[in-house]
Amino acid sequence: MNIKKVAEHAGVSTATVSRLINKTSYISPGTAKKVWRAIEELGYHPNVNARGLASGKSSLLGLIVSDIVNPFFPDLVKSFDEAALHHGYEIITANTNYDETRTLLRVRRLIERRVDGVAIMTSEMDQALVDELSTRGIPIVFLDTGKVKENISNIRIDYEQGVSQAVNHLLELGHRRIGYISGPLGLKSARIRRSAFLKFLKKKGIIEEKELVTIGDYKISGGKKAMEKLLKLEDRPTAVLTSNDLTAIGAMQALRSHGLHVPEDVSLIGFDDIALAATTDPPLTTVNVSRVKVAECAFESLLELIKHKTQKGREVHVGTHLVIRESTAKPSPKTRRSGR
Amino acid sequence: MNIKKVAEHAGVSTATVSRLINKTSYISPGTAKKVWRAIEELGYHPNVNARGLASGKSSLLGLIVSDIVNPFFPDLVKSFDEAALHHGYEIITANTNYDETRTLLRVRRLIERRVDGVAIMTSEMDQALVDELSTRGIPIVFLDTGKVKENISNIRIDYEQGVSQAVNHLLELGHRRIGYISGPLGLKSARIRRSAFLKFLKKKGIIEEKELVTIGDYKISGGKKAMEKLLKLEDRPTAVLTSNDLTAIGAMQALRSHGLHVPEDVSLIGFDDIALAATTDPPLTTVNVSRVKVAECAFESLLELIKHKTQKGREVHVGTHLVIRESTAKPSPKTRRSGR
DNA sequence: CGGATGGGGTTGATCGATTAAAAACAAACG
DNA sequence: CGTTTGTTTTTAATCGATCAACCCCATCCG
Repeated sequence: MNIKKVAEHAGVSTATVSRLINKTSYISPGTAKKVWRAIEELGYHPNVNARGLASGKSSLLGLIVSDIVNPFFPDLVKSFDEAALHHGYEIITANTNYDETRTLLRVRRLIERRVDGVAIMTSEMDQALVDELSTRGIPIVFLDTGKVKENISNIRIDYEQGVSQAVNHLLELGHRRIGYISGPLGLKSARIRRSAFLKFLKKKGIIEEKELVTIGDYKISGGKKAMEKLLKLEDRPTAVLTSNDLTAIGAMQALRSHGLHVPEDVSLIGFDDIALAATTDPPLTTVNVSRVKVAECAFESLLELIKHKTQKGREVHVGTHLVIRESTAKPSPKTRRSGR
Repeated sequence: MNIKKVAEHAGVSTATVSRLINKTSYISPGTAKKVWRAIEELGYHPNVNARGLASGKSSLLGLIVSDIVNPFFPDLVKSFDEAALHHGYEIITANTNYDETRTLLRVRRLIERRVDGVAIMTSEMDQALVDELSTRGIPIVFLDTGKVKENISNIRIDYEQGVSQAVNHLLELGHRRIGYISGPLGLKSARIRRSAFLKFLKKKGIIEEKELVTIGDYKISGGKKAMEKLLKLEDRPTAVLTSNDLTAIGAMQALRSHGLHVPEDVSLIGFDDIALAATTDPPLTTVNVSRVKVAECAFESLLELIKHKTQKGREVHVGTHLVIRESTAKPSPKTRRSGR
């Protein structure tokens, strides 16, 4: 079943069929009806390979994520996929697992597939690889870590805003000793978030205390360990901000297993607002970063670059807002105690 | 950069280059070296569209899942993707969101893309759609719900085994009143699991009590609500088995908010063994269903069908095992009390 | 009436591979 | 030396679309 048969069946040329399908020029209503009928009757679906070969377009997009198991990403993938679906694109999701070799392989494969664009939703991406895409004129959209230039756009999550919302909330409640659990510092995204935190503290005139800033791994287990470290401090924090919700959940568990209560003993704020955050006990106060918005912006930006090639990209800014649930409260002085 | 240039550069014909790349026939070592050199020097990557058009193969697989946000699926996607990567396939993940219209659209798109095979990892799939794939000779592998025939294989998770392991564990601990929280009964997978539970109870000579079998939604919120219903019973269960881990987590929260302790007051068993299950408080006893194994079996089976077309599919059986953590214990009679 | 205009179609080259069939070459044999 | 046989390589048709260039025909205008 191909375009030729449809053309014959409808008594027109293949060009007419092609132009009807692609709406690339006006076709008289009579002819159009005939052709649609033929398409219907034969159950014709255009061959994407042939189309791709002839037009140089694949209607495929690459979506590179670092860890699809991290709950942040499925949401992202879902929304991106949905947006793509509506615009006739299919996406190939490439999971890098934070592994460079794998990333290399995957990007090469995407190039071979002639993807029309790539969304790079991981902070770990080799510049050389980006160049490989760039020199082939493949549009790219980054999350957080891209420099805007020709064929490259960037979605910037406003961590400064998120951190300030979170910390302000804690300050208003009366907290002064605020701990922080970062992601693994090998990851750019973790460094960005952490430095946003430190910067904001400085701005508010709070002296940075190194011991209050610990390192997790973006996962529950890391949050647990980091929290335990914080609990060993002589003068421990009355509130802790974490770099993502999983970390906060881990921290919450550590607190519970030490017989401490959230938020009475320690206030806790997460980051991202994954679905799980609303269902913890107590429900987690967290900084919402809308994956839907991020995904949609990423897709829109990418689409724009694809439509008008050789155009300078743009930076899109995605704001945050604080979702106050029940893991934050005023510090109660009596729970303050020495660690010895 | 195309095969022609490479051929010229190496001083051979395009056919030779093609056959070298695809290893479809023997090439003399001398020629081979020349050609590889040319490929290297020119940085040549074959055009997948052209290749697909000429060969009728796309090296693309479709992976249809119902809800990528459900933690069971990212694991599955990840492992499947990995297996595919090693064998030179790329996958298009299609999220159906339990929506028929969407599913229809997605499957059609996969057909247009000329995918070499499809893994259907959702229980909700219209037979007509399956036929559309079948008549085109596209191999399919199902999870749980497929009938094996030409070009169709099926991966069967052994729910009977899982349920028996879980229930036996509870019986051994001394439980007799065992509650169950199912998934939404609109989903085939939920019905399968539930009937496995009921069947096993009968086998063990325990009278089914309708009030002990409630309905959740595979999510935390549904588990919570269902558990609350169970807690209102006059003679409430001393143990509850749930249809998946999220449901169990919801149930755990409901228990906690009623001041009840797990496992002292009520024992709880989940199903699936998602990563989260190990980190709840207390850690959740659950039936492990290896997503890695499921994904690998699915891929292997699909690959086999693809390699030897028109071959009868096979049914692969994936076992389960009970992971005993801390959410199960002997029932303590004193916590038994009327609900009034 | 003859030429310009433009809507509606068709023709045929082209995209970059694969792959039968043919050809070229080499070795073996009577 | 001519013929087989076997191995390696080339020729050229083919896959199924897209799209620039061209054609046809009706209409309009001076």
